[in-house]
Amino acid sequence: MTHTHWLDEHEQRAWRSLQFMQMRLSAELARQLAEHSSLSYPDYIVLVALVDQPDGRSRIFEVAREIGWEKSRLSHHIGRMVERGLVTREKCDADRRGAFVVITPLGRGELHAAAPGHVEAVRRLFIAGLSAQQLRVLAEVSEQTLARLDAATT
Amino acid sequence: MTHTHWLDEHEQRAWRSLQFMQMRLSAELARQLAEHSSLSYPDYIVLVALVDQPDGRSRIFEVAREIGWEKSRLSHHIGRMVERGLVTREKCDADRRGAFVVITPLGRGELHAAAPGHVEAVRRLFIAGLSAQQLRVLAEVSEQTLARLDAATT
DNA sequence: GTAAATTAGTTGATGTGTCATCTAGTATAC
DNA sequence: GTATACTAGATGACACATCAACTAATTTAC
Repeated sequence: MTHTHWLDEHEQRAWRSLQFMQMRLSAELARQLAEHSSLSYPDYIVLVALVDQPDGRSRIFEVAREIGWEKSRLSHHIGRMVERGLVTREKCDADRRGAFVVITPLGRGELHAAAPGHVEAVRRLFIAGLSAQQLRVLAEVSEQTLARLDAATT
Repeated sequence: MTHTHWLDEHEQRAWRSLQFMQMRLSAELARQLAEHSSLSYPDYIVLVALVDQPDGRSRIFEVAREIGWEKSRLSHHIGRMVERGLVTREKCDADRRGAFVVITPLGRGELHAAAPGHVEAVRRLFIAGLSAQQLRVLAEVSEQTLARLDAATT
């Protein structure tokens, strides 16, 4: 066990402020959604993944991949959304293990009501404060790091 | 109600990849901690806020401010940590509404055992992939955005 | 000095996320 | 074609997070 390579001042600052930004930003967006719609942030994410699919249907595992959730998390969340009439589950004939999740008219309505306010908040609280260059670096850093994570966890 | 200014391709890419990075990164760090220590990621964050304080003690509201948590979340979490012997609560004489939270020798031990592996993971999965310039831009973006959030929610 | 407002912290209810485990259907190996 | 492995998904137990409501002490206003 060799000596630990602790984070230096710059590294700490970047890491810590990034975490704080993420925490504050998602809290604020969740609060905004809750206030102006009946959707939670997780609800919103699931519905967005469905709304542009043909017939608003998608295999559950495809939604999971699209939004980056574990299957168990998604399964539980779909259960809660079914309760509230935002989506339904449907059998899959082609692969009888599988299932579809389908957005309902109510789900569509809630999403259409919520989306403009949500996007406006993302822009106001985040995007609007950044230059094109900052935005580009952010995307590069995030994509690089995702590739790193993929490599590290394979 | 005017036309919604949706995110363009670059904006979407930055926003979406940032969220994915954050999700994957914190999941991986949580998993690493769980595997190599008895601490959860939230436990770790609370203990770090205590360990460098004199006597390992701090007022609860100061811990909340330091780590950016709501008081209720912290109160619940301290309750769970007390159960497991990681911290204790103590009365505050100077302000009798208040309370201290104090790290125990067990808490110190678990933190010292967990910290090197955690920091190594942060470096390996995140810091090591970034240039000094990328790190600088990240810190700037995060701090700018935090200032924006402060202004927007005041 | 007292009423009103603010602050520190807790609590209970409910919503959300994770893990391990399970069922059952599909694919692969031989 | 049968054993084996893999994949899709659901489930129960539990940890964690959020909200509103609450107690109690302190500060502010006058």
